[in-house]
Amino acid sequence: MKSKYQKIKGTFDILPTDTRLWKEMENILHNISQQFSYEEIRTPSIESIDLFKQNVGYETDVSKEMFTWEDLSNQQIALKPEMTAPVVRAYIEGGLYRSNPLCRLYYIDSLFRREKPQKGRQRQFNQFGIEAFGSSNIEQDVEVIMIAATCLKTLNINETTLHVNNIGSPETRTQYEGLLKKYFTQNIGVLSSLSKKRLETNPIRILDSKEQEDQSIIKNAPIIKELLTDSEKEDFNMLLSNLDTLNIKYEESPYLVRGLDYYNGTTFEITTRSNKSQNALCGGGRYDFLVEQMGGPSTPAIGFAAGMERMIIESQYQVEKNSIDIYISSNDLNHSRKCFTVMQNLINNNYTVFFDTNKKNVKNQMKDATKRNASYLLIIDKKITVKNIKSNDEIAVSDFHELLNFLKNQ
RNA sequence: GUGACUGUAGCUCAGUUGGUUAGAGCCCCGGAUUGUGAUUCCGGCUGUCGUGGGUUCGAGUCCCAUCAGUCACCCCA
Repeated sequence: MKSKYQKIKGTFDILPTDTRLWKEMENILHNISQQFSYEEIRTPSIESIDLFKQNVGYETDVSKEMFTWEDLSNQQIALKPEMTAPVVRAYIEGGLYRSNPLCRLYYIDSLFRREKPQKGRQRQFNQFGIEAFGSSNIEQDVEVIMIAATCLKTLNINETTLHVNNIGSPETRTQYEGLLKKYFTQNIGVLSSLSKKRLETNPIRILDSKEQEDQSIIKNAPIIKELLTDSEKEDFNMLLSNLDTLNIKYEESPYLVRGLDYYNGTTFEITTRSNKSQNALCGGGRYDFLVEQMGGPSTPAIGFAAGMERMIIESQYQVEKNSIDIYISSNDLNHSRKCFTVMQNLINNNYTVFFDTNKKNVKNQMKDATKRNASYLLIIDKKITVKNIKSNDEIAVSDFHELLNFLKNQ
């Protein structure tokens, strides 16, 4: 039936059959995070526009539009389009750098971007992610990737590829950018028009180009690894050998450069093996300079974010059907008081109940109880009859105490 | 934001070159049969054919606009 109203473009409802899967997946992510001793952080949905414009590079990218408005006190406000900047803001503002020098955080939250919707790309979408502050050691990078891999494996998402790279320090990156610019300028004749444009704005992005004509040029482009210092190379090798130890398969992707401009050092991405355009499940990397840039003390950090919707699309995880303990059947309003008293007692004893307020006949209630996966049927009229639906055992009880005994002895 | 395609009951879909009162299966509701609440059978509910215009004697079918979705680009989780 057509509703008078329609959901906003790029948003979606999660109806009861789907909330079961969502809750199950959220539980798994909460549990894994907590197993690794990461603690949950929740930040507001709205932030000042400047938080994103000044730190994430959002003003440079037109298509990555934020939902923004000016409120009544002339404050420029944005619905948060990503989580790292808000988490870093809260980390600094909450003084976590003092109280918790090695601070590990995780979140599951809704984000908002005004993009053209597609499957796996909504305007309000949900991300799970972690941020680890305070360690510049490569072990921290290994742990973060390990958590991402553990989550996907537990969620039963198997056809994935982990891409890893090291993009070095900001200086290395600037140097590399110059090198690329030079290289692509030499080959400008064969570049696609899109890439020609990017040569001016952001030459590194040419490496991500999907244009056919760019591919052969990209294949022979200089790679950043050649510019890394010895210690950076050593770190990268250590990361890879630890991944080997953990039996986490990876691909070195020399041209993997994360979209947001605060990254340095290790970057990684986990994609599905399909050719879909929205195939990035998870992406992250190190951002050792962001905390300081945002006014906090110089603090190394690394994290990742994973798209909940995309993980749910890819997951083979099966959730069990809902079930209830007691189906309460009564066809006479005169017994209402008795029903509610019994129901209250059952609830207080931690049973799940279903009370048929539609007053179907007993035969249909029986059908209904089976369909709802009920364990017992409770028929309340002048007496109380309890029936074990699987075994067909049936007994009349005189009071709640007797009912409880029957249930406990099953 | 650009381009292409799609839009018929809650769901999956039929609907012939435009032609009477728009169909099926599943689901849901009820009944019958039944040594089960399984099977089988019967009946019922739900649609201004995404929305708004236009062409036509006549539009679910053709045209335009609009909204939404899907795919690719783009972007990224």
